[in-house]
Amino acid sequence: MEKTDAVAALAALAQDNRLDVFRLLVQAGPDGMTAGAIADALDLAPNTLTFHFDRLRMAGLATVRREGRSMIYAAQFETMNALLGFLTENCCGGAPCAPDATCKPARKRTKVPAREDRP
Amino acid sequence: MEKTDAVAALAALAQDNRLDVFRLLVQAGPDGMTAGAIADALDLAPNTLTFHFDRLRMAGLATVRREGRSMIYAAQFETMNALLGFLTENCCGGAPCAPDATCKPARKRTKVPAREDRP
DNA sequence: ACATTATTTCGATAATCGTTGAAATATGGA
DNA sequence: TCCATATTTCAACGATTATCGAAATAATGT
Repeated sequence: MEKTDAVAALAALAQDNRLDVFRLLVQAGPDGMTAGAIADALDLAPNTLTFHFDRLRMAGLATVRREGRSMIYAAQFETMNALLGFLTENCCGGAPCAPDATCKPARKRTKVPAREDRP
Repeated sequence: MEKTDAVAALAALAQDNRLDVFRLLVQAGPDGMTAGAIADALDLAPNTLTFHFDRLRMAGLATVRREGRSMIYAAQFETMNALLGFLTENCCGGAPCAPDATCKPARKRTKVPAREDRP
C-alpha cells in the first residue's frame, strides 16, 4: 500500500461515526448490511450516512451493491489488512523499534485466531 | 485502547506531513530527534511543524523533551501498538472476517502467497 | 398510475484543519 | 550584556469536514 492510500484509509477511519460504521460492517462480514440497518443500528440520518459511506468507499474500505431498494454496504477487508501491513511495516519493519514495544499486532488475551474458537 | 483514543490516533496519522513526521520519529527510535532536524529532513516550516507535533502529542503518539535549545521529539511506540491492537481486534477479533483476508499484520513476501496466487 | 419505502443529491452551515508571516520566548555563547 | 540559534505563539486565511433539511431518484407493491 502506498502512503497516499494509507493516509486516505486513516482519514476514513478517523471519525467517530465512520469508525462505528466500519466496525459494524466488519462484524456484518463479507455479505454486508443495508444502509437502513446501519442507520438504525447507529442512529444516524440516512443522508449523513451516505456521506460517510462515500468516504469509506473512496478510501477503498467499503463497497456497495444494490439489492432491491436497499443498498448493501460491505467492508473491504483487503484494504484494512493492507493498512495494517503499512502501519506495522512503518513501525517494526522500517525501524529499530523501541525496547519495550513488542510492535506486533498486539494480540491480547488470545492464543489462537478468534475464528476457530475451539480446537 | 478506547475508541476515542483510537480515533484521535488515527486522525493524528491521517495527514501527509504528520505521517511523515511520525515515520521519521519511528526510524529515529526512542532517543528521538530534534525539531530542527525533522524540519530539515521534511522541508517543513518550523511553526507548521510545531502544529503537527502538538497533534501527535495530544494523540499520545509523541513526546517532547528539551535538550539545550533544541526540542527533541520521540515516537511513543506504546500508543502505536495499542492502536494496532485496537484495529486488529476490530477486524479479526470482533468479527468472522472475510474468507480471503488473512487479518494478520499482513507480512508480505513471506512464503505463503495470497489466495489468488495458489494453484 | 399512484403511493410507499429506501437511499441519494443538493445547498447551507458552523466547526475544524493546515499553512503562512510576524512576533515572542528560551537557551547558550561571546 | 548582547547576539545568534532553536522553537513556539499568535492571528489570519482559504480549504475541508460533518451535519442538517428539503428535494430528488430508484425500486416495489397496489
